[in-house]
Amino acid sequence: MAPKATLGDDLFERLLELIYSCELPPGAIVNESALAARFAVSRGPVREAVRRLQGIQLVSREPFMRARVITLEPRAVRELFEMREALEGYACRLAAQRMDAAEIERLAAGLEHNRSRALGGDEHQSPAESFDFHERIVRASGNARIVDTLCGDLYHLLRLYRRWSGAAGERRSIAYTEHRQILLAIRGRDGELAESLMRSHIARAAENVLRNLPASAEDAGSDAGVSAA
Amino acid sequence: MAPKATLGDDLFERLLELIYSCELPPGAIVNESALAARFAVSRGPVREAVRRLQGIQLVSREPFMRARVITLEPRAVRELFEMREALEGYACRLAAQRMDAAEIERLAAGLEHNRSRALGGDEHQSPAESFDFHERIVRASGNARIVDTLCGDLYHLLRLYRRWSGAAGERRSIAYTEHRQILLAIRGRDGELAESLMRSHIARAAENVLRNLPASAEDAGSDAGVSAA
DNA sequence: AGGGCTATAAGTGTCAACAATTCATCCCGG
DNA sequence: CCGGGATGAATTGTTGACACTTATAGCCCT
Repeated sequence: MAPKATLGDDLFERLLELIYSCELPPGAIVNESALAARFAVSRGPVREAVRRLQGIQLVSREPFMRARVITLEPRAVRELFEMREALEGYACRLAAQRMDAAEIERLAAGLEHNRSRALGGDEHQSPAESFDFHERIVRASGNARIVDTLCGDLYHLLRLYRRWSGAAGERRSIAYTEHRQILLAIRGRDGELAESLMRSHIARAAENVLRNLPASAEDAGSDAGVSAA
Repeated sequence: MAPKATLGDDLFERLLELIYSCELPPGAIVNESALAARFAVSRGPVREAVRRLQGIQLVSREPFMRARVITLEPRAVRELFEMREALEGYACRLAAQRMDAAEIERLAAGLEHNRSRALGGDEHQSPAESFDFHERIVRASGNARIVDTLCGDLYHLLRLYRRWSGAAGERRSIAYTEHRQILLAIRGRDGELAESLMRSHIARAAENVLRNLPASAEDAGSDAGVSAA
């Protein structure tokens, strides 16, 4: 139905999936030739896809060196969440100023819908739906550049960190409360408050993720990493 | 002295310079073959460099379409400055918390040095040095991800907009005052104030740039662009 | 036995040709 | 005179081979 995409674009998605599924675990070396053979394409498209991964900093890059999937260093996690605080906070402020009433009500409906479903059975669906709330607000900011940066780059990383550290779930009911406060601030058109709440919300999530980290040497500086798999 | 860089990396810098010098003006089509012939390399490295330009959104990208240098649309300018407000504001807050005393004094010295030099002759050197102040603060934030996003991506765009719109210079003395206020907030370790001041500073700069725009159809939506050169 | 050097192997960077797609032109019909 | 469709040219996407760099393994020397 959509044969317009190029091979490189497809490969990008597939490599992303490979990383998500931990078939390419953190720290794994990304071999262009091997991947080319695996997907039955030439090295050109693979190279292009890998370069895009490197562009959003999912794999390391040094000129002639072998590329590796990034690892879960506390410093990187901290930096990611700080950037989210800055960007999503501001996006939330913009959304509070710019969303129209109908949009706000759709957001509220989605939030309540997810809550009622969460009170039921589906436990593991939750993180994706938490994303949904954040993503809707970001997209409502009316700033395509911020949207692209968050949804196109940072959220990939965030999903990875969530999956790798296995940290998610127990914060769900708390998250609902915080989400609801944010929604109320948006509904009241209080951009200042909405930004502040979103920042706190993300900061708490960061603490939660950082707590469940393997080696919690936050400010160690030099990295003594994952050598033995 | 540094022959370790690959051709693709060199080409990236050179294409950047080509865009800065308006040899590739806004809206110009970026022809891989032509550039390859011009720089006496194959299309591979050129392709890679162009893809990197596309990655930071300096040239447009659609699968089989010809790539074009982006144009100076008011919407994009607004979005760029909004993102700067979010990111640099937060970076400024972090810097206020994390810079050590010696670093702050170096920043102050640089600011005064530029001022005294600005009071002298060199008029056109000023914008680069204004960047210097901002860039120092950003780098002092201690967040490599934010630093890369701002200094690696957004600042390229910012320089372009400045050059294309020709807007710079008359705000210099005002900028000094605002820079000085920011410095004082940092020295007082008031992250909240520093962020607020930085945001206002950038917002004012945005207004200044948007004022000097050719067609000021801010929320026009559809673009009627530069067809005749 | 351990450290440093060399040779081999593996992997990345680059190139030139081929295939697929889009853009420009021209012709035709209305 | 204008719009639509086919044709040819220009441009991008893809491929496989070659050149260069880095990593691995083995060897010699101390």
